[in-house]
Amino acid sequence: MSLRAPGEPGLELAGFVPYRLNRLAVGVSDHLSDIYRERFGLDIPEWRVMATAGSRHGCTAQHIAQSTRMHKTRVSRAIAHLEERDLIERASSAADRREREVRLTKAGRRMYAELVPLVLERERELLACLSKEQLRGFLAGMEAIESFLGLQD
Amino acid sequence: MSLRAPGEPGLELAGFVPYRLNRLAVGVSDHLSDIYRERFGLDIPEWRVMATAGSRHGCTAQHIAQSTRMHKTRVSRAIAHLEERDLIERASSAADRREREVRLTKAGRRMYAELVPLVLERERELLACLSKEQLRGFLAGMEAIESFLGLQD
DNA sequence: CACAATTAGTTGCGCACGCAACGATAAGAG
DNA sequence: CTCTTATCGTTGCGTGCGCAACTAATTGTG
Repeated sequence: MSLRAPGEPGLELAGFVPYRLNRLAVGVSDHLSDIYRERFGLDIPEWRVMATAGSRHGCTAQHIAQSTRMHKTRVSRAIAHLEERDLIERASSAADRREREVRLTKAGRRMYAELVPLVLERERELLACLSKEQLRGFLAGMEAIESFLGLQD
Repeated sequence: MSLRAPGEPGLELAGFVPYRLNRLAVGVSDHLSDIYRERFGLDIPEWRVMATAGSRHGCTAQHIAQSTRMHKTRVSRAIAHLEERDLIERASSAADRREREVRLTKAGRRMYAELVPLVLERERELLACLSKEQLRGFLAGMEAIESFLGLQD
């Protein structure tokens, strides 16, 4: 079982899995970003911070960085932008004063409540193009590669 | 059939397919980039230009941009870097003098011949963590989503 | 033919990113 | 307790990116 002809001399980028995977991720991200970019004015780092802070109230920038696998400076700047827009607020942690606990403001919670169903619906739409079997196979494959690369949380 | 609990209030980024897909693509890319970055001093745009020019001799920057889905300025700069390193060379097309045909130099072909087998072997290693069935399901799922998003070539 | 519209490729500019260094706080060693 | 070491988060700096504007060449239209 081979992915391409055995005697083929070169590499066809179009059929190369790492390249296809990157293209797919960008395509899916673009498909999704219409929602949080155009309708809510968030970029990718900001959307990820909103998503994380929305489900883990009082979490730290560090936790967001690990959870989203973004660089801490990227997280720091996204948080700063969201704070300027009064979507999140920060308070020094009593237990460890180096940390700053991140929480959604009232406006932030309102946006989160509006945003999440739209985003989940987009995911549902996207995955609806797969049969049940394909979906199962696809998720299983993803998990196996994640596990191989040590990517799961 | 549902991906997460129905009554769940928020979104868990860790189980969100667009996010997982992005993380997976980055992980696979990092896994692969060891080869072309450390051993050959290429970055991602340069590697993609090498891969495309290596399998389509005399192609144009435009073709590379479409084929790799990179912005034309990114392609232009990658080509400029590779030309400085004498890995590729350009010649104005006789048919259309706006175009510049891109070809690997002798050194470029040597690098390509050395690089491609290593990269394909990495891909093979990666996919070897999937069972035959998982691989089939994963590829089928990828194709279905590519098709849904209009991403195939 | 003349002239507008389009296309290939490059470049100036502003912006977001990651690295490294930093201040502040906390934890560990003697 | 003191001093070193590690951690949380921010910021200065250099770099790579995409947008828009540009040049040069080609194609389409009357």
